[in-house]
Amino acid sequence: MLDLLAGKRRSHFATDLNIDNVGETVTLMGWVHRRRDLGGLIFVDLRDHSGLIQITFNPENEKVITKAHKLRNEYVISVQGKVAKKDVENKNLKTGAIEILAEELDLLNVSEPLPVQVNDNQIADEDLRLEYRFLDLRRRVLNKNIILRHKIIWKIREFLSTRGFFEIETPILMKSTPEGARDYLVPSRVHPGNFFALPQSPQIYKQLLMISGFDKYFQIARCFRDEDLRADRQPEFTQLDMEMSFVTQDEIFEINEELMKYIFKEAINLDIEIPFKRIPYQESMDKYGCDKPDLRFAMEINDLSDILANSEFKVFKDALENKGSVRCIVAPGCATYSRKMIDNLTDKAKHLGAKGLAFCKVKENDLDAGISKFLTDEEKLQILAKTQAKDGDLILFGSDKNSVVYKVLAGLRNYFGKELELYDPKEFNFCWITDFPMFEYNEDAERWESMHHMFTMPKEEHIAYFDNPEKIGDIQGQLYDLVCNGMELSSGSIRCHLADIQQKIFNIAGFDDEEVEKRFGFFVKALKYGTPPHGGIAPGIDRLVMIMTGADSIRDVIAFPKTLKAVDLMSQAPSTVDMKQLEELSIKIDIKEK
RNA sequence: GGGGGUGUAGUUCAGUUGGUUAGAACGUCUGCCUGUCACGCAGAAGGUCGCGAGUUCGAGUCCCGUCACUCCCGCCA
Repeated sequence: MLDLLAGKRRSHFATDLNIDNVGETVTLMGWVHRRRDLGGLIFVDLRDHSGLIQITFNPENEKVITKAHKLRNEYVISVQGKVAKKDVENKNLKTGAIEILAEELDLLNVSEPLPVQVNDNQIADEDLRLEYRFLDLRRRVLNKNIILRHKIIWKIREFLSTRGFFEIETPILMKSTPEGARDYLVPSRVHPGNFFALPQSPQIYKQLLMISGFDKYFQIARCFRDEDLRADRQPEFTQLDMEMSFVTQDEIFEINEELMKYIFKEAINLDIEIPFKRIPYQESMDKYGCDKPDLRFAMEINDLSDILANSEFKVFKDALENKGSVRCIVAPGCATYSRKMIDNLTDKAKHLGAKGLAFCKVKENDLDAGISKFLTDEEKLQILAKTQAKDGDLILFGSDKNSVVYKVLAGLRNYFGKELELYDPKEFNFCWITDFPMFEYNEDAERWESMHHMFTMPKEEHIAYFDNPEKIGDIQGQLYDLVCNGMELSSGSIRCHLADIQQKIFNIAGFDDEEVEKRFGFFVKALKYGTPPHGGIAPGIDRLVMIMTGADSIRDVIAFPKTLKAVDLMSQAPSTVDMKQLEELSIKIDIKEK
């Protein structure tokens, strides 16, 4: 019943054809996207990866029409026929002005009835679609995302290759050097009890390549982190990993700005403006409450700590006495919010770590409702002057230790940006966040931790601070993040190429000399053999594709993603393995009861 | 590890205050139909209401537990 290809060749993809091809005989191959059987005439929308085109089967061609009657959704066919102009154009289709009058039909394969529909807007639950990912990927949206992803990677390779970068592969099986995220481990059969780790990033290897003198390196690198997932986080993900020798921070900014401009133009034909805005970390925290601000809208945070320094309102007073602050954002036109809606905001604030949410409404150039009765006239005047709030606005206060205030107000700011449609969703607004502190004090563990990673060069003027325990928190690194629309796209730094400073960084981050030797000995050794100054960055490919496609979920830009519990629903990985495999690896399973 | 949401036909969903035989649309199957384009018309099949236990004369609906997916916090560059 099925036909074989028998040497037939596809002459065109569906959307290769247009009105200029009328009269030509063509051969198309693809899937039955939809059929319309009128009894005599049969129409089939044939789909290949390029799109759709209508095939018309005429009853006069007996051999073909008999076969065409048997066609069902997602059957695989080859059609030879003449391109013809349609009387009435279908404006919904790129090829809507033409159709193929079928002369020959080969049924190359059949399909069982579908568990999820390919040709409909009725999109199934994601778990079912993930189980049948091969079908889900036939859907236009996902198909386009994956193809755009290819195009972005292609253009990255093109751009960097013409700029003197070498693409070099680094090991997937490497030494476990746990810092930051948990490693995925791979047992060694040859060395029982020993493990490789999958790379969290090629960080150390790319620095070694700089020491080896390759000067400019890049890699489309798969990275692995065994941490919990999010809508924009998968356990394995892809970075454009790059590193350059003898560079300054500005040179890295410039080449990345040009790269972004190039791929936006080439991949989606969009002109983006460069250079990008540069915002020091502290300024970003003060204005936006976070280090990945969405700059498509203003709504800046105001620090009211000075104005309210003598406030009698207990919540503010407590915060200020405990080295915290009082800050606010102004939600334009939201004074009409009902009690219930404000309660809703309060819940959001609590979810972000606040104890509550103080608010005021602006009415007749005065502060009204909420906590206004706890404010003096002078305080009200100064708040209005500082915030520039207008009648009808809603002022929301955060008061606590700084980390909480930042987090709460940043969360509310992002909520309002979206809720009040304060920005154009099609806009791309990039910025660099710079001047990050090197170390962050972990109060629970009572020790310093590196804020980004440990291989960063401090600002040259801060090197002296290493010898002063009081100044550790003031050391800024030559660190930078690239942020777009509130999403962290990449993170990088000028690396520490001086062995003695690297040793000090390890020590402050809590590694004694012995531990450093055990974990990073090979790297520290390499640093001592003529390491050039170098630096780099690693833009996340998945997030870049998300931003360019407008996808809400990282799963929509990865061909075969995992669920939030890090499971591949299609293959059912991870899975148990045979005892024999475990024995070869000298591994025993010991699952603790809950 | 913690909090929120969802789970009913192959799929997307509705299902009132706990009440007789659980519905619709799409899909599938059968028949009719020569210009449709989300074709149309007529008909049919299709259900462990996620799973388990409980309250009740009676549970899709209420209680408890559990599982899966999802969003967020913790975690994570």
